[in-house]
Amino acid sequence: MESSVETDSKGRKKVLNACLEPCAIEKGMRLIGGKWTGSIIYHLKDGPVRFNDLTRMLGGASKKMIDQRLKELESRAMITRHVISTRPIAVTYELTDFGRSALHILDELRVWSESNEI
Amino acid sequence: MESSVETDSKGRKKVLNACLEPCAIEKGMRLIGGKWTGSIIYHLKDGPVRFNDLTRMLGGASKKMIDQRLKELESRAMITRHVISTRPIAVTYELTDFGRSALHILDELRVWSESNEI
DNA sequence: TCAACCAGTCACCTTTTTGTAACTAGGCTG
DNA sequence: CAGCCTAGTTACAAAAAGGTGACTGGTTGA
Repeated sequence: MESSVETDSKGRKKVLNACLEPCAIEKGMRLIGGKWTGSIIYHLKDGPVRFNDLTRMLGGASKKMIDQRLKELESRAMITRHVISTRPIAVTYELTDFGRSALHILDELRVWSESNEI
Repeated sequence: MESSVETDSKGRKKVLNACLEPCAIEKGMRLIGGKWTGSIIYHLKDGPVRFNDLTRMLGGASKKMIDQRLKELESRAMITRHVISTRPIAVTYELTDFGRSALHILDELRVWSESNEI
């Protein structure tokens, strides 16, 4: 991330440590920056939540979106999916330690964002 | 953000404080979560940087992308644009106080992201 | 029996985003 | 003169993302 630009004697520019494709910030953003991803993680902070309860909490997001995000998060080992009963099928989603490790960033983001309101 | 779900006596579910369209985390993400947006802010942390130097530092991003993001950031008053000379036209971009206030979040994101590598 | 619940899934369409490469127009260097 | 520098802009195409509403198949409660 410590990229810098140098000009040689002939006026040609060169970059040291250019940020190729995904530098750390981009990578991080791709983990928690997707639409609704942060919100989902944040809503799981107090314990397991069921699928439809999530869809109700995130009023603006469709089931499809939430389903997609949950799958992404699960594939990255940020949440786990538990089937707690088949008959009337019931499922909960819960943060893993890794997922939980992102919470403090999201919380700062929330505080910052709230302080920017009029 | 403190949404919760309650079940009434008839088994009907209701949400209190549903997160409609953009809750704080979503809003925040839309400010700094765009592709390359965080990286650009982060690269401005040490002072003004010129347009083409930015494009060199962010190897993976096209001029068009950077141009677009810079305009967004400027319109949100997170950065300012300064023309420092017309003849061989030269421009620099600099963080405003508001833009600077996002840096600590990005830095935590970076640290977190780096610690997730193998 | 009607309606609501569970957790998803599906196809379809529209919108947005992203990348590519070429181009502006003047100036400097070898 | 060829080729790099400055800061962008433009048009075009391709790809990804997002929203909609219906549907599964079974359960539970009034």
